[in-house]
Amino acid sequence: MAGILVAKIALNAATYAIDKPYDYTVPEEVADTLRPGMRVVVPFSAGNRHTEGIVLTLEADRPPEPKRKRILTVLDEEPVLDAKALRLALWMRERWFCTVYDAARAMLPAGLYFSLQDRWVLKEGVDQETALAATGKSEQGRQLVELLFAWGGQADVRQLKEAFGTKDPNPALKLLRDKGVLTLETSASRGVGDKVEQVAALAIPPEEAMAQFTGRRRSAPLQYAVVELLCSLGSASAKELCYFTGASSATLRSLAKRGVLTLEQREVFRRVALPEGVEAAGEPQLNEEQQRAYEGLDQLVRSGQPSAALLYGVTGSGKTQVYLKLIRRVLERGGSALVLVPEIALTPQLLRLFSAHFGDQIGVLHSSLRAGERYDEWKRIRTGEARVVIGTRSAVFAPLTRLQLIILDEEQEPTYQSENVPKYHAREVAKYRCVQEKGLLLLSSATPSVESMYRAKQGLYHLFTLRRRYNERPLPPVEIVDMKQELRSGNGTDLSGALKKRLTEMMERGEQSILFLNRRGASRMVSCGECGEVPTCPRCSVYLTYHSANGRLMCHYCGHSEPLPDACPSCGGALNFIGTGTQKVEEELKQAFPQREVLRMDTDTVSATQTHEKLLARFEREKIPILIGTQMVAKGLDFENVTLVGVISADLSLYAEDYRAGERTFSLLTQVVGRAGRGTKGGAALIQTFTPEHDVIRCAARQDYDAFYAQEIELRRLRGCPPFQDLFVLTASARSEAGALRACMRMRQALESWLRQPPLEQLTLRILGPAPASVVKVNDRYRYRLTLACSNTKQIRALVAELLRCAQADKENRGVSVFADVNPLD
DNA sequence: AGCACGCCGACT
DNA sequence: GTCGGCGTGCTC
Repeated sequence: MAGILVAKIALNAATYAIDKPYDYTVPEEVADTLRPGMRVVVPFSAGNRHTEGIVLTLEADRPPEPKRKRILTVLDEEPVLDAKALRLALWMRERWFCTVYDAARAMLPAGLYFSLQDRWVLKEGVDQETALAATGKSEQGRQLVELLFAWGGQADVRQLKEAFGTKDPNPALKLLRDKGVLTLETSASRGVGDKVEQVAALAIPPEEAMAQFTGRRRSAPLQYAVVELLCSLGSASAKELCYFTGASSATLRSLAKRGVLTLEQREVFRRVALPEGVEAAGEPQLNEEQQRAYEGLDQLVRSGQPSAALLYGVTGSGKTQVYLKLIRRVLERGGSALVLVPEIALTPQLLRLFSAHFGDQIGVLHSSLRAGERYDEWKRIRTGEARVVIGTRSAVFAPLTRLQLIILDEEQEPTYQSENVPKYHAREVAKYRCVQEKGLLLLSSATPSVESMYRAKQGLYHLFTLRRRYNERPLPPVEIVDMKQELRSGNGTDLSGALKKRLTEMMERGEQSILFLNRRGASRMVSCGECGEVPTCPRCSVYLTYHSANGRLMCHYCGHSEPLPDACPSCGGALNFIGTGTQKVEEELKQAFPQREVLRMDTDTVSATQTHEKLLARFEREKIPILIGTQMVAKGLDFENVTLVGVISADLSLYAEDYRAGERTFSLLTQVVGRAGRGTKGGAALIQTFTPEHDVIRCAARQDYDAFYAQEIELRRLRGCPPFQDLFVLTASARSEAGALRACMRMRQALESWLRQPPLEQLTLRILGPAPASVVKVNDRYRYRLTLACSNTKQIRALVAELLRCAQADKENRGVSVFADVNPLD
């Protein structure tokens, strides 16, 4: 007899402060089938609310503990995470201050997710009178019974809470459960992934709908706006409808209730269709330099020892050829390989190339796959059918077996760092996996992150360099234009005289140009010409930005939107746009070159209908003279006819309060300048800046990474930034500003007192703050933070973890939540 | 976080 | 007496 088993389980309901493996009794019926890595439903906390968990280990119940709670349901037929993956989840908790369950969730495809729904159900054969009798005199009990009978004998927990408003339905529910009138049931339905969209379609003929609503234009303006828009479109995504009309989902629901429209879930994204009929490619041909790199790297893979290398290759040096050959060898030896890219949408050529070399053996994983397809790809990978995985950040968790090689292409890209909990960095996860699997981690870039280059120079990573451009084409001449000078000579626009002159020449020759605006989001603010007031978000401490697509002012933090007012709300003055956006530059270009067409590519013009691929195809086909865009135009574009590349404002990203600002700017400018003159016609680049003497800009203009690195690494050393020290940012958020600030101050005090005595008095640690977060208020919560700069060791991580637990337990911190980030992006 | 328990004042 | 407010402490 095996005896009773006890499972140690990581729970979804546990917050960071109380996260640990919880023990549950394994029911005998499932003792044979349950294994670590399976998900289960268990009762948790005093209310025994049902929560999901993942089994970490199973062991004999010694000594027996009869009153322990039992597992309610087993959700999986086989483990979704293997032993290595579970260890990775535990490591992630330690490294990024998340719960084990948070980590596990990040590792699994969203399509695999269950959404648990708790429902209270009347027991069979109970009639209303007996139920009422069981409630005694309780008013809530009566209300509850009436509701349940009205709703057909069952109600889900959220429905009940809503119906009860401020009152608590729980006591009455517990009473009725104990009297045997009700039971709590949990249904686990496959969660629809977040890439599902609600689509609204008109349910009645447009004429009829308009007839119904014309009279209601005044009384129900939002409903009217929705109906009007739907009449012209027929159907549209709910999100878009709300975006364009300012309606909320409640408006749509009430229209659905009236029978005017139907709402249904539809998956919006398609799988990246692998190019069909691609000819199978043969062994890649390498030049001498590539061959040397390949041989060195292949030897590292074959060593069967964990290793890491940096492949530093200038743009156009053919890093991809090296990847392909390495992966071929890995496959021949029966291993598997993982290739991470910053953004899948920007790499169609790479996908084509990989499918030419590896055909059906490739698997693609990224966030815009449909939930089902993502799940299918995940299964194909797990079964070993797909042995080469190409994907974005989260693909770093791909369940490959016999993993011998992980490649991070453009390893310096910030997209490798997750913005949501857990805020892991794919590079670090990849490093961990390579150690686990005894494989090679290959970081690759034309402009490596300062951290990675430093480690390479320290000898922690093997360094391979590709300096030759494959066609040996010289770098384009780069001109730096001083915009201060322009301003002094009376030109207040974003287009310098030099740029206009170049554009004119270029167009006369029938060639094309790409203009790059170094600014995230390309947003515009509005200010009053009279009183200078700028509209702000009512819930967050940020200015609202104007979106031309829907004519509304929107908050980028909480999504609040309002129509653009006709005049300044406080003084009635005229409103003007401020700041530089792609739209403004587009208008200026149209003014300067009235007969020429300008194509704009930014988040506004790239939408569901206009993918950036389509836009780019149009740019190439129709030879539109000027393409203006943000980040998107910086990557991997290769057009024969583009002979001029211009950077409108090189310095905008330099002023970010982030130690990575220099690196980001350098990398972006280098990529953009590298775009010029890819074809046989040669070309030129032009950089407009207000700080022409800035070293980062001068280095980028010369494409001189080595000089940039030498400069930047000293700066980092001086400032105590990565790679020398990591920044642990503790953020306190609360409804009251004083509360958030106080929590930070108390953390600082606690920390200082710990640092005065053993064993921590030797620790070198700088404490910065408390300081307000870059956006102090988000969604009506104030955020303050404390930054610790220190080398990233187990000891300091344990200290941060302890600090978080203390802050959460601190009675003074009522209503305050505290979390920690490592080297956060903002 | 979320939930129950327990203590206190207000109202039938 | 009961209902509902909020402070306190725990979650296998």
